Amino acid sequence: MTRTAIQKPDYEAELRKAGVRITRPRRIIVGILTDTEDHPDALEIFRRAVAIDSSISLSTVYRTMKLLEGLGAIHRHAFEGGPSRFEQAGGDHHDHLIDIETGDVIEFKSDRIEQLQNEIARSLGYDIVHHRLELYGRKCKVK
Amino acid sequence: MTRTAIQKPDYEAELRKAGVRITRPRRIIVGILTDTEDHPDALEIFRRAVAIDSSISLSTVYRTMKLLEGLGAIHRHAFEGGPSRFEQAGGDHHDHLIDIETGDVIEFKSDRIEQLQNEIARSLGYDIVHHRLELYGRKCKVK
DNA sequence: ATGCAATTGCAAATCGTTTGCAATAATGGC
DNA sequence: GCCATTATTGCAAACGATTTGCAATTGCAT
Repeated sequence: MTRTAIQKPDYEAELRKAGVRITRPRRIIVGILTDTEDHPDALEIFRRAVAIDSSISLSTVYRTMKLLEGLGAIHRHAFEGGPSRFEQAGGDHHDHLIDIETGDVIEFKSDRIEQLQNEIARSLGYDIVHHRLELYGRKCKVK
Repeated sequence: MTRTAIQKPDYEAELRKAGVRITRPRRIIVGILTDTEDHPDALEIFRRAVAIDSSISLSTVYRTMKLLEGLGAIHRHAFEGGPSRFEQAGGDHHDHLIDIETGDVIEFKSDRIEQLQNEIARSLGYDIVHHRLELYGRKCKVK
């Protein structure tokens, strides 16, 4: 278990702070995000939302994700192949290991790697704005 | 300069070995790849190809890239936002630093990071099949 | 040269995502 | 609480990157 999620973000407060309206679709969507442990894509969020209110549209899911992303309330990950998958922001920074068999995402963190990345960028004359480190692998037999 | 390109791959030989036909479009496309130092996308390769033979189609560029990728002759990179960009395989493994201002790609390599990645994956019970490490940054003023 | 299968160009289809628009609903002022 | 105004919605159509079906063309072994 590398779960980092501890404090559930108060999305409604963030929305209010951003000066946007708290609508029924938004309430439902952030409700789903709040108690999500995995990294669902827009379609999956849409499915869960429709189960609550069948009138919600996929467009609204996309729009809401973009809004929340803009507020920094969620992170978007474009793992290989598939559609974007989302994760609540707020936990501390981490990278991802993707199980290529199941699509499962495992979070991990390595200060050492971060540090090396910074050294490398600096030696090339760059400041890192952000980075992407994804390991794609499969469960190994031998423990 | 972190250019690793030394030995130009003989794409035609690779195609022949793969038992596929050496057609005029393919000859032109691999010709372009052969003397390419950057990481062009399909459209850019198409443009360069059309300059040589205006009858070449974008579909053929895509088909050829997929073919070469399947042969392991080129690598495909899906950097943030944009379309896939290609690079000849054959040089030794490296990761990428993308200049978010210009789109320029700088190659780098860190055995230390690779090693740490393996340790992390292993500790999580996984074997790494492949990975993706991309640094997105901008040139820094202070040297 | 000849024939057949591989390959092409084109247009239409696909996938994930975004957008224009008219209809609807959330909020601030009363 | 009611209204007006304005943001937000659902829908369908547009989107960009890439893939595909198909009939026409081409490479290549004979």
